[in-house]
Amino acid sequence: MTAREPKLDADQFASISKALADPKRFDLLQRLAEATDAPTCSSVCGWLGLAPATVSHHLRELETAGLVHIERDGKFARISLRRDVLAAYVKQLASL
Amino acid sequence: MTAREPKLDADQFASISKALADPKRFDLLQRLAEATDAPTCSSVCGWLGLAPATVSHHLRELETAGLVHIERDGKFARISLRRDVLAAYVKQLASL
DNA sequence: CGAATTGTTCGACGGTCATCGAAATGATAA
DNA sequence: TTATCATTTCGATGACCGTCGAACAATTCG
Repeated sequence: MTAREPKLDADQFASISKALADPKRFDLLQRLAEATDAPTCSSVCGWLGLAPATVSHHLRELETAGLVHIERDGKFARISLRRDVLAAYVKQLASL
Repeated sequence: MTAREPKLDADQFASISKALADPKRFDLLQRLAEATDAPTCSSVCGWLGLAPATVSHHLRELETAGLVHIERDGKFARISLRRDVLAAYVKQLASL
């Protein structure tokens, strides 16, 4: 069985669409999907070639949309993809 | 069997994401998906409460992304949803 | 403690975008 | 042809967004 997917209201659906629309953010999601261990903000800076401030901004956008989960662990912030939310988005888009 | 879906390169994928990110455009796509006959630009103006110029702009964006097909028939422009492209997008998104 | 590392917050700047009115194009009807 | 209707193009405007540097906060290490 797959995990139960959360229901997306119109607002969350829209914010996910917007979050996916930026190439850098989507690139980040792709890498997150392939990553084995939860990366940190610094790793992301290296991946995307962006300043820490910009990465922080993108991460907030993605977390607000519900697409990533950010867990604070001491100095670090461990970022992980929320596959259930992504799956719910895909499902809703496919039902058009 | 379902129709074969076109392959999406990175650019087209990005432009589709951007096209989906605007609420008015997504609203239009939803209505297109439910419509039985191919609507015209004027119908869309009524649906979305937007000026003709704005609708024309959105339609161009959607057509460039490949999400809709616009067929000119005399005075009118008949708009239809390209379900194959949407399906290809969904498929690619689901493969993350 | 003080120093170094990680990440966030705060303005600011430049670019993109959604929106419209007005003018132009195109096609039908009178 | 003239008038009318559907749509597009153009230019402008106001809002939003991605980006960064600098300053700040929080944590770890010496």
